[in-house]
Parts: sequence; C-alpha cells; structure tokens
Amino acid sequence: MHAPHFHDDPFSPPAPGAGGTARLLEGLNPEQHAAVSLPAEPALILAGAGSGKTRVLTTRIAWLLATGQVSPGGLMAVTFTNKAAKEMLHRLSAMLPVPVRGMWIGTFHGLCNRFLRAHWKLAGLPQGFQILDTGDQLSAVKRVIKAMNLDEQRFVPKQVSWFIAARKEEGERPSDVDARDPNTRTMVEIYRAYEEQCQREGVVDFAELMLRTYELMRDQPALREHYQHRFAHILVDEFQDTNRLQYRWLKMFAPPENTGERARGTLRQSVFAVGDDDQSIYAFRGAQVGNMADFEREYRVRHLIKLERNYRSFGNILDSANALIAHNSKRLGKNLSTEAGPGEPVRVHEATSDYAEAQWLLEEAQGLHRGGLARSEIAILYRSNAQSRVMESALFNAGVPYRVYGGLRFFERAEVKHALAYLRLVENPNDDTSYLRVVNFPTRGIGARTLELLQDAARQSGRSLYQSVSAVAGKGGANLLGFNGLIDGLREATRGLTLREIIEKMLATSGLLDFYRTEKEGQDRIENLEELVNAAEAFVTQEGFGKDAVALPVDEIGPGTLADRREGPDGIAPAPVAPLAPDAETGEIMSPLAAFLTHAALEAGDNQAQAGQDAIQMMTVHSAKGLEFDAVFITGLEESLFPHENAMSDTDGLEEERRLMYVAITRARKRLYLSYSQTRLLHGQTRYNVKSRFLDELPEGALKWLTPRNQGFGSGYAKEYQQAWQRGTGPGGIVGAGRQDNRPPSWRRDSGGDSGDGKRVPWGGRDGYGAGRDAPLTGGGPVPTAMANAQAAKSGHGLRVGQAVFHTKFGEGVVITLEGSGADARAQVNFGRHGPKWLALSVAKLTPVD
DNA sequence: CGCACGAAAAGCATC
DNA sequence: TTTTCGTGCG
Repeated sequence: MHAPHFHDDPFSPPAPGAGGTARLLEGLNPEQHAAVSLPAEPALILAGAGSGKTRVLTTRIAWLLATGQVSPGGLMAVTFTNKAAKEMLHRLSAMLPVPVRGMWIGTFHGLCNRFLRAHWKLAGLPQGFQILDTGDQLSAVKRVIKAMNLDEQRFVPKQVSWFIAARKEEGERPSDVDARDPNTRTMVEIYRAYEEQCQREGVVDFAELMLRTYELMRDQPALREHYQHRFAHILVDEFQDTNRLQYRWLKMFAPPENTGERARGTLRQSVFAVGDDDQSIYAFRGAQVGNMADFEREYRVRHLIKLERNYRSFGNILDSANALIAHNSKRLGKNLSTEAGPGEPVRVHEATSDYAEAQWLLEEAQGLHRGGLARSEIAILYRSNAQSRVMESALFNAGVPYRVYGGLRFFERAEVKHALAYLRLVENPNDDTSYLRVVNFPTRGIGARTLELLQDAARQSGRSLYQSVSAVAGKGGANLLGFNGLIDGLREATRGLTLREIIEKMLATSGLLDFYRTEKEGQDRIENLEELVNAAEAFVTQEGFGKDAVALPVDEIGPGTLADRREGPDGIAPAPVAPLAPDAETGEIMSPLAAFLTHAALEAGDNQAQAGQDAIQMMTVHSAKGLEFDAVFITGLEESLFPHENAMSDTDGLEEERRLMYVAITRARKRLYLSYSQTRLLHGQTRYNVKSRFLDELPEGALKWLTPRNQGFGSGYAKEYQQAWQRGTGPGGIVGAGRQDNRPPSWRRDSGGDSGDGKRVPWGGRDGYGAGRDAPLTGGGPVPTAMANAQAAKSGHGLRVGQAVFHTKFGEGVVITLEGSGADARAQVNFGRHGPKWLALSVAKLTPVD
C-alpha cells in the first residue's frame, strides 16, 4: 500500500536544522524553547496562565514534524474542548504545510469516536452507532427507570445519569461497582439496564466513548501493540483536568514502561503533558489534579519545565494572582512574572446593592468603551449564573450590547434536536430515544396511551419501538404504522442525495417546517432549521465529504499486516486522510449523514446569542478559562458567593474556589476591577454578605479602592435607605422594584442588524429590576427587610437588619434577622467565614461597626 | 387524567 | 418568592 499523496508532501519535512526548523523556535523564551525541543521522553510542562502554553504545544508538534522525528500519523494530541483542538490545528497549519485534518488532534471524545469508528466490530458496536448527548442520555435513563417500574422520586433521573457517568469515569461497569446499600444496588441495576438499552439501540453516551476505547485497548493486545507502535508522541493539554479514566486511557496508548529510559526494545514513546495545577477548577466533575503528580512519578519524568513568564497581564494583576494563590497549600509551586511593568492598580469597588454594583459597572464599562476600548475586550465575570441578571438588566436598559455565554447551544435547541432525531431515524430506526422524540411531533394522533402499549410490546419482545408497531392494534397502531412509513419513505427518498438535500427533504416531509410556519414563535425556529442546513453544508465542505473525498484504509489490523504497514516508502507510517477513521478492515467511511450526526453530538456548536457584534462579554469564571480580555470585572466578591457557600466548609473546596479566583484574575491584560456588594437579591431573598476573604488575600499595594476602605458593612445601605425613606420612596416606593419576572432574558433575535439598541426585550417587556419607572436610580433598597428595619429601629437595642457588627469571637458580620424584644431579643448575624449564627442580644456582645 | 400557569433554576460545565 | 414537574387542552 502506498502512502497517501499530498500536495504538500508531509513525508518530506524540511531537513533538520534547515532554516524552517530554526524559524519555528524563534521568539521563544528559554523555557519555552527548552520545552519545545525536549528529547522524546516523558515531560511535564507546568504552564502558568498566559505563559504561551498553546504556543508551546503547537510549536512542539511542528518541531517534531519538521525535524523528521515523527510523521503526521505518528502523533496524537488531546484536548478537552473542540475550541482548543481547532486552535491547535489552526496554528499548526500556519506553521507547517501539513495535512492537519487527518492528524489525531482532537478532544478525548472526538478521538475515541474516531477510534471506535475504525474498530466498531471489535468494540461490539454497530457500524453507524450514534452518540447520545447529555439530554438524550437523560431521557434514555428516564425510560429505563420507567421500564423498571421504579419511583422517579427516589431514583431521580438526573442523579442516576450522573451516577452512571461517574461510574464510567471511574472505569467501572455495573459488575465492578461496589454496592453496599440497597439504594446503590438499585442504581447499579438501572446502570445495567441502561447499558443493555444503549447496546440494543446502537447508541453510546460520552463517557462510553472513553470507556469503550479504554477497554478495547486493554483487552486487545494486537490493537494495543499497534497503537503503541503508531503513536510515538502523545501530547496532552490541560492535564490537570483529566479524570481517572482519561489518565488510564492515556496509559493504554503510552504505558510508562514504553517511555523514556524505560522504553523497551524499539518501542519508545514520549508523552508531553501540559497543565497548571493552579488552574484546576473541575474537581467537581471528576478531574484529578493528582494525575499530575502520578504522571510525574509513574513516568519517571525527568523533564519538568515551568513556564512562569507571563505575556498577558501587567504586574499588579500578576502580583495579585500570585499573592492569592500562595494561600493554597496543595501546589506544585509556581510564580508568574512579567517584564511589562506594574501597570494600573487593581481597582476595588464596594457597592451598596447588587443593583448599585451593576450601575457602577455599567458606567465604568461605558467609560472604557468611550475611551476607545472595544466592548468585546471587556468581560464581566461572576461565580454563578444567577448573578448575571441584574447586570444584564442594567446593560439592556442602557442599550449596551452584551453577550452572555453558556446558554443553549445550537445543536441543543429543541427544533434542531427534533430535526436531528428524524435524521437519526433515517440512519437507524431502532434509535428509541429519537423515535420517542418525534413520533408525535408534529402531532399525528399518537397519544401517551398508544405509546405505553408500544413500549410494553417492545419491552416484552426485546425489540425496538420501530419494530414493535404491529403489536399495537387500533387507531393508534395505524398511526404508528403511518409514522414508520414516513421514516421508511424518507430513507428511500433520500438515498443517494447530498446531505443538504437529505435535510431539506426531511424538513419538508416530516412536517416540521409546516408546523413551525403556523406557530407564532416559529420564525426563529425556522431560521434555526435553515441554519442546520447551512451547518451541514459547511460540514461537508470542511470535512471533505464532497465527491472528491478519498477513503483510504488505514490502521487495518489483521494477521500479518501489523508489521508491514508500519512503514511507508521512507520508513514512516502513513497518516489517515479521512476525517473519521475508516473501518479498519474495509476502509469504508461513514455516510455523510451519519458523520454529520456524530459531529452534531460531539460539537454542540456555539450559543448564538449576539454573535458577531461588538458586545460586552459576560460569563461565569469557569467559562472564562482560557480566554483573555483587556479589561475584566470580577463581580460579587462576597463570602458565600465567591467563595461559594457550598465549597466553604472544607479546605479542598476552598482551595478550588481560590484557584477559580486565580483563573478569574489572570484573564485580565490591562485593567482589573473587583467588586462586591453589601446586599444582594438572590433567589428572591435579600442577602447580606461580608466581602470575600479573597480580597483580604491580595497585596494592598497592588490595589486601589474606588470606595472608602473599611466602610462598615451595611452602613452605606442604611444611609441610602434612610434617605430614600425621607424622600418618601421608602418601603412603598421600593417594594415594587423587586423583580417580578423570573425568566432569564430571552431575547428575540431582531431582524435589523443593529441590535442592542433597545429593540430586544430581556424581561419580556415587563419592568425589570430598576426598569426606571418606580425604582430609584441608585440605592434601590432590598425589599422585604425594609419593613423589618423600621420595626427594629423601635425595639431599643439599636440594631438594624443590614447593620454591620463586630463580635469578639466571630469577627465582622452583618445582621440579617432581628426577632423578639427586650430580654428575648435575638439576632441572626452572618459572619461570613463562620456562617450565619443566631445570637441572644442579652448575652452576645455585639458592637455596631460604622 | 386532573389542573393550572408560568417556568426554570438554586453551583460551576466540557464532550 | 416558594416548591416541583412537564405539556397541552377540554
């Protein structure tokens, strides 16, 4: 077999030492240079925030290729997100004329998918297996629970899904789970049934992609040998975020004994792991920071390189980050430095209310924008999504364009999922999840009763819903038959059509398009369906599924082929060309439709809010990881918010919160704002919080307080409250300002190009928080407590709700509730660090702080 | 199959 | 503002 033919022949890389190679290393600092040009041995790169991690990773790949140490097919690079993978491919192709598309660079799941496509038979999967996203998985679990006649109250589908995913991420099949209590035993039974169901339907969930690949490598020596021979270099990005299974997976592809000085025989592999323990913020979803230390030990890492030079932020920002993270005990140890000079101080702002905080932020951001900063260079970060609403409201009312990350993504939208369900049924009518999703959508007279019967029948015979329709008699049965006919007809009618034509045909014959045409909110949905057609078109072009696409058999394993195929004409193994590895035996690649469905599951797409416009960026700190902005606002720096109350009780949780804060700080290039508020409306209740301990952990010299330092907590609020009272806008006036509308901002995509000028309606048109009519512009006092304040003022002990107090044992706190009077008087005080406490006022020594 | 409106969450979120 | 779910109607 011949090596595939490329225009830019990757098998003739620039000769080592040629100008090209030297140019690759140009401009790297000594540590980066060292990392990029390390010998082929295990290496751990501790890459601080903004230290050029991606550059090192991609240059390392380019360097390995350019110096002829490895062929494009001989290396694998793994990331967590599609974004990171794309970025790597993009940069790489800018550095070297290399056919990046066929290279094994991708997300863990994407690569597993590719692997399982090639070895589907060995893996015990149907050739066209489809992937369940989180939502599909949830409905699949629900069906299982129902089928087992279990109580959904006791076995909450979400929790069960989570349980199953967690087990898989620990590498445990049902029989491996140590189930001691009856509850867990039932969970395991559900897990078992769920697996059987998935297998029957020919679908796999995300965790299954990983686990199956791992198991296949573990149980198939020939396969293992093959891949270990093939991948001489494996690079892992964001290593601190790997979970147990991912690390074990890695060890299957490149076991420690094959690496470095322990390499056995001719088999010599190198793993290049890049990570930052200080940015490990995903323990809650199974990430094991400990993998870094394990890796260092198990692989006997001799090359540990720290990238501590930061090219992103000015000194004050870095000093703050360094000082903060120094409070963590569990660290590998790292300190960021810059040559950029101190830059501006970090600005700190104390607000009286979340509303006031939002107003301040709005003004400040507007100022920055007027000063010439693009809105897209301004980021507003918060710990939890619930915090975004006040700020959205403020921005919206001022007509400032903004973009909120983390909403519904394209392929998760209901109408898109419906469309995909039809397409999946065309591919595989036994996909019960998809069947149930659209069997009666648009409605075709198939009710719950009929579906019950159908599901019973299917359960009895162990067959799919599609296969069981004949078991249902009567009108319902006839309608079911009709639906099956629709799917069959669609499959016939679309045979041989292009992907675009298939989708268009489906949209028309399924009735989806007609349905949304008559629905009043349907215009958006139709646009999204059109967008789906575009996405498919783009996919076909981009992935080379056009008529010129060549299917080249690669990675076939079978007797006698292993040794042979390792070497191409010049002693280098050929790289796969097809985007998805073809069947290992036949070389057959998936149909464009099946491939597109896979793509849709593995890549949920962007959430499309406000894409393309210069808008202020709003997101949680988690989603900000990996991004950078000229100006960053970190808001809601309050105890119980950030650090979050659920994480405050144990050190591990607290340290993760601190790393989260570290990530947040290091997003800023030039200007960083930190803000907190004395009062905050959260879940309909006013909370009185103490400022975050993280603020106290920053170096005073790097900070500049925009509001008076050490102002008594609550005092500012109290003053404004009194003023408002005197103005006659007391409780009566303020009460109405409480938010009535609980919806997240759901804007209509307006047709005009110039959105953000007040045409969109985030609160469905109703007055939001401070919509301007009856809410005061500043100092909108918290509502329910206003009354309580008035009462408390009369009760003699001189305390008010919202009052800042000092307690000899617990320190600073804020009064959040007052009850009783005289000797009975008691107060609930939130001491932040110590949490809220009830105190008898006749005993406790509380000093008002003012 | 009973009843009502609205609605989606209480922490972060990749694939 | 308080609790729990899914979806649409008589």
